[in-house]
Amino acid sequence: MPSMRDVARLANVSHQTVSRVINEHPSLRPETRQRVLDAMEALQYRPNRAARALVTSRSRTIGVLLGTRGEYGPSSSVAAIEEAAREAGYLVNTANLADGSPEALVEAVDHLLEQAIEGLVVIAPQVRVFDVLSDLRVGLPFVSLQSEPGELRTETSTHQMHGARLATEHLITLGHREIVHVAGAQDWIEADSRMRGFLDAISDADLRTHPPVLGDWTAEFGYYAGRELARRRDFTAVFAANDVMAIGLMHGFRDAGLDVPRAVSVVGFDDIPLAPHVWPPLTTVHQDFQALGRRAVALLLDEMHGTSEASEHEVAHRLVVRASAAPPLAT
Amino acid sequence: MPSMRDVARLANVSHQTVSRVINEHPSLRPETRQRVLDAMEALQYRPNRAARALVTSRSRTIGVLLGTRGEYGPSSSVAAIEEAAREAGYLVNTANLADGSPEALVEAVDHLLEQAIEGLVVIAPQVRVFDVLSDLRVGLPFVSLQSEPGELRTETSTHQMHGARLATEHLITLGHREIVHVAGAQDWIEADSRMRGFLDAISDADLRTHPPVLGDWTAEFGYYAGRELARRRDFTAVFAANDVMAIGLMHGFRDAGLDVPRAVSVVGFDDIPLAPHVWPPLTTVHQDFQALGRRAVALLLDEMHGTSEASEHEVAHRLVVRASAAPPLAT
DNA sequence: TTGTACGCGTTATCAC
DNA sequence: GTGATAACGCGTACAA
Repeated sequence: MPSMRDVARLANVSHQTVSRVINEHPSLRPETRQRVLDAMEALQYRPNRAARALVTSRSRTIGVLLGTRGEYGPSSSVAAIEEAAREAGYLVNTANLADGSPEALVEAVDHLLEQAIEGLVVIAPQVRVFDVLSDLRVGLPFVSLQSEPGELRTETSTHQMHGARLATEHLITLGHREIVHVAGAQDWIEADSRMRGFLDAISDADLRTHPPVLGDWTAEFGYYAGRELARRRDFTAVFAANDVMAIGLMHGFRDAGLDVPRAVSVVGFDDIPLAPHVWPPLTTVHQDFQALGRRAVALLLDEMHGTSEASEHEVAHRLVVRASAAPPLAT
Repeated sequence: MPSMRDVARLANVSHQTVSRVINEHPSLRPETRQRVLDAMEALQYRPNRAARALVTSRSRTIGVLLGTRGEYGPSSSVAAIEEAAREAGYLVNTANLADGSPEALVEAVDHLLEQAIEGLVVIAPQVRVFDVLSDLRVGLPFVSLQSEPGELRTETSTHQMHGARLATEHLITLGHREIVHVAGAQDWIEADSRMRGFLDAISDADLRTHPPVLGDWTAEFGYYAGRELARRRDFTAVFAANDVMAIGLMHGFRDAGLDVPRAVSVVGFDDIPLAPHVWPPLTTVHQDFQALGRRAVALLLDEMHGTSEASEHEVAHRLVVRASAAPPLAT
């Protein structure tokens, strides 16, 4: 591995000049600059991150805490986060929670802290992470993937609530008056926001409030919830907090002899790539996960650099109407 | 940020002794060891990765190159890779390809190389990555997620072929004689292996070989392939290289008026969590993505440390029979 | 068993 | 505009 000194020698300058070239120092004769560039090219020189991190005491690394494995939304966002971070000169380190235990959470956060991350994006149970971070007494800038500029972390995202409203109001507009919500995993800010959005829409429409079913984001849960709900039949529509649960739900209904959307309407959330392809095609709320990821990075960078300009980061939710929700049967 | 010297001062030892404690040096009086440990605890000391990397000139980082966004398999594997790497004292840096372009590939590899990765796990178009790596003249140990111990990277994985055989033979056993394969994206080792496994099974059974449809892993492609194939109707079953395409395919058939599995049988590959929940439930080949990820790390570590013990890394594929494949209609 | 000196590759500071 | 020198925090070699 060639170092700065090797480049310097080849270019007949001091290693300091090489450093200046790398860091785009203004006062540099173009000629020497070019000579250094050539030498770097010739030697296939790559700056040593470790040395730089050591001397600047900045890791230029941001951490991402993942709470679910293999799901479409989070992993798409992570890809976008990586891209955005890379553009901003940052490296991304992700840590996946091994399971739902508090120990796993501590371990994951610890792992990230060991990388000397300068900021954290949380895509995981929000409140617990917050607790762990304050327990560890680390004053680390951090954002949730779903947080909005200006919102405190303890608040629930207005955007998410809006999306949930869209879904719920769609069902109401179709004529449904008995609507159940199957919520996401507890302690997730998204789950909470969507539930609130749902409840607000219900109460605004003066409808009866069915107690939400507290889920866990998985298709399995959706399936069992569907079978369970099918026994009650005191509702005509369900709003599930994500598409995966919605699909499980439809399966459960089907197994219980309930036809979707004739007997029950279902609306999901996320608009995963499979949503249009399942049967019946899933009506859902589209989220732009890439945009969410990019925005999370922008927000975090703002927070890290103190420049809370709260640049206009709009990520719109959009209702996507497909076949899984229809007007209730006239009774 | 406290350093070794701070810990040393508090424990009344030299910073060297602290280093020894951290690296679990054998010759250390338990008493001093404990004193140091206490001091570390008291100061909330964390070793500085950068400094360590600098002096040892080892980054203890492995790279992961991702070629698809948000898919279940890859992202589950990455989680497992991270876990396994962490256990082995390694950090994982992932790089997602921005798009399918060669530039994106070069950029991603470059990004990883900048992190001074010591090894690479490839979950992306295999051949092209290999080309880029040799162009860059980096003698970097690397494995593909799907590679088997002992297999060269240019070979196609026998395990994958086996899985594809399982799927194809299942269809043959059901009585199908005209079977089409919808392959994965070109240049992916998995796509190649599955196609070969399919072709082998077909030729072993002395069936007519339909030219495979070259796909791209996406549900969208599956859908259009389904509509297109529906016009031909010179087959009674399809083996899709992954579940997502299989689900798109079923949608396409449905739209074209072809009932699955009555008119056409479909078998997928992966056993994604939604596979049992779609309609009809998808017959598929189960892959243990977590195990694949763990094995990739084990293999890579072997290669990096030269200890090619090729420890027994078995990851079995398993056919999961569900409703999407049935015997062909008697004609 | 423990301590001292040195260097890893870079940036910051101050000369020239 | 460019160069010398001193850190940064840690591990290795050697000395005690």
